[in-house]
Amino acid sequence: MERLSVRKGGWTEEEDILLRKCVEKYGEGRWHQVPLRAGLNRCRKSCRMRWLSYLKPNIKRGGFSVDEVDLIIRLHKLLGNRQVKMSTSQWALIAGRLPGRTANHVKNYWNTKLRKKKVSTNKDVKSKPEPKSITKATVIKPRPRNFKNISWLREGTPFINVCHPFGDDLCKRYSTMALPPSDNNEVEINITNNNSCLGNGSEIDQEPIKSVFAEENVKGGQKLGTSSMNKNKGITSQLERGSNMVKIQLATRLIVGYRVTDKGELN
DNA sequence: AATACCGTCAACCGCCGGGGG
DNA sequence: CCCCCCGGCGGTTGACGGTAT
Repeated sequence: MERLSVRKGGWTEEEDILLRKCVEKYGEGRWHQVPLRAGLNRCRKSCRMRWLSYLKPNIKRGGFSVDEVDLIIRLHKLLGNRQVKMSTSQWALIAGRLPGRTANHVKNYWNTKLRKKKVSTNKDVKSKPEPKSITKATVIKPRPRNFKNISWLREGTPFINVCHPFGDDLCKRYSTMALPPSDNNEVEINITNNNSCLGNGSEIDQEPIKSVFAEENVKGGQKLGTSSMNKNKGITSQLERGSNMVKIQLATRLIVGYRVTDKGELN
């Protein structure tokens, strides 16, 4: 009933004012009450989106800077397209690293500009040899892990490199550093056998990752392995092998070569 | 000048997971 | 344990403006 009369389409200035006043008065959240409180003939979702994407203070409009675009590309490469785990939020994750940008902004920008670039560049690299054929997937389900020795996480150990189809930008080696607890750090890393991702693919080169899998529970060790998103209280990992993919949930920012400040922001 | 085509982006839709009853 | 409601997200649409023909 109410649905039929709900207004759609672009927002007017008057509607923006009403919504802004409402949120300033009652705060964010309880979006189902917002249309009534604000006197708006809009659905809750429409109100929420309008506020979060445009009316909220500090929202940055306009074009993306070179740095922002660079970060989007890097993070998108690392996070990949979330086709399986719907509970995770790729765009929100990326947007979280771009102050003032929303997931919707980032997504639109990617869909209109960057995706095309990527597609065209993928064609360019198509002539390169494919990674070794995908073999039967052996999935190691995530489970809590304790680590006796996590020195490879802390010291200047050369860490995982990520193959980048349109440049070696992400294939540089970065030193590992201890990461503070954070949300949503799951990353999918494509492992090939012949180049940069894990050294040359030898057993030795893969040791850091293997140790994550292999180490059994050890008292007093660093706990790893919970897969519950948004609730990570320590360094966590979710590892899964199969289809030449390893999912690792602790080194996102490390791999792209950014540092985390005390405030949890990226440098 | 008129029309077609293309790019951008605000907005909508449908689905999912979490939480509360 | 089940159901319902809500918040939130990714995918998609469509309006609009700019450019090409």
